[in-house]
Amino acid sequence: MVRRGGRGRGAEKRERILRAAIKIFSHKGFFNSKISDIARSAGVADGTIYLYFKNKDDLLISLFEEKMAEVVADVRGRVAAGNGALSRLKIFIENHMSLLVREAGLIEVLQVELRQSNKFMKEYVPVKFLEYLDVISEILELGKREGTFRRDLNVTMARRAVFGALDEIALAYVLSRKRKYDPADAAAEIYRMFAEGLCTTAQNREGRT
Amino acid sequence: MVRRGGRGRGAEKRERILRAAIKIFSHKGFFNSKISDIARSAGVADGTIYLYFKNKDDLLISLFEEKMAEVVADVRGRVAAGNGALSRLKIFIENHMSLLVREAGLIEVLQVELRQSNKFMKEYVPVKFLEYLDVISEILELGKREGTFRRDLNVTMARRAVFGALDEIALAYVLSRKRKYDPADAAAEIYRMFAEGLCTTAQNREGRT
DNA sequence: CCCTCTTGAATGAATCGTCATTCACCAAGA
DNA sequence: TCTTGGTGAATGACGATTCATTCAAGAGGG
Repeated sequence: MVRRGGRGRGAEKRERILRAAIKIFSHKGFFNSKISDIARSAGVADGTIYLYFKNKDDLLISLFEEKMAEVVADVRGRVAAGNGALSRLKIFIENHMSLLVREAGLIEVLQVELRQSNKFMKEYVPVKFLEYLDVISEILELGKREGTFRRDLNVTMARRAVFGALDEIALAYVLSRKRKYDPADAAAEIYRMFAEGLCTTAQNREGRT
Repeated sequence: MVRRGGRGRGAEKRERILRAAIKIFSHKGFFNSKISDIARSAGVADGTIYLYFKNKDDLLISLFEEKMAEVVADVRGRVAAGNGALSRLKIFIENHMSLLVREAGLIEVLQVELRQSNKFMKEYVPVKFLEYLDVISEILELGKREGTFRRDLNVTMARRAVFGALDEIALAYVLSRKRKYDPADAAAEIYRMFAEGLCTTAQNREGRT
């Protein structure tokens, strides 16, 4: 007997479906994707998907939560290796941009569908996504304690700003077929922008308005 | 005779439809919105919408382009009043956040639907949105010429970062029913983040890795 | 060791709603 | 009367979800 929840063959099939969903959703978008597309790509029957997921929405949300959980666990490990807030921030940014290559499909789905789901599925709280933001918060808090970051830095705001900048640049990368720049270079640029700001050294002390 | 293109009564009806579309799309999202919802809200028949727009996609895209054109023209005027890049950047940021109040519906539609359309309607190039980004570019270029901003600042990257930060913070504002913060305060915070960076003064000269 | 029998996963064709879009028809102004 | 914008019911497609049926594999009795 095959159990669907555990580690058995059922789990492997579930995983196949999730991977297929990422592929199809990232190519055509959630609303333009047919369950039958996903089923075909996963090599299962349409009905089989409903043995593992309640419905199409549930498939999308499971995908978000389960894949983001992996990403969060992974980045937490990497970030912990950095010493000091600046080093950790750098690692976080580099990791996010490298996800563009390692997990292109997942990132694409998140970029376009997460906002939709977040806004229109009233019951859905993107737990794992918020945890991802928490990783940024922790870095910023550390920096404040260390004295690296301004004491009056608004962390709730700043973490959104950091994520937003990363996300928008990642989006531009994904959308431009020509791949104008290298994600690693982009990461370095973004890091500098936040660490140093936009201004020259001279301006930094007088630029306040 | 009523001409649909020009300034006549036709234009007024078209405008009503666009406004209704913003309202409905922002509430329920593009794919969950029915043409009949929009028609009812605009006080016209379903078929009338097809006299003014080719189809549902065209309605969304017209909405993007026409409303963004207004926003771009408006912000260009405001920004021009600032003297110096920092002042202009501040104005741009403040204006964007104030749109959250003035044009809430439009901003919400842009936030969730623009990415979709941009990615999945292959023919669609978001001309007016790119112009909005250009306004940021111009400010950044000015700053470089002035010597306010770093000469090695990558403008293509930085403009995305600025927009991304604004957009993400605006999104958080829209999604949080409780309205935790004031858009004007948020604007000030974002401005500082870009002008000064995250670091304290002391760290600013050694924070490079 | 072989032959039922039972169980439940997997299948995929049929169902049932849901809209976007169309178009035959109406009314009001010229 | 003729023109044209406007109407909204009817159409046609599409696609998520269901469910009657199939099938494989273990259980157990002889």
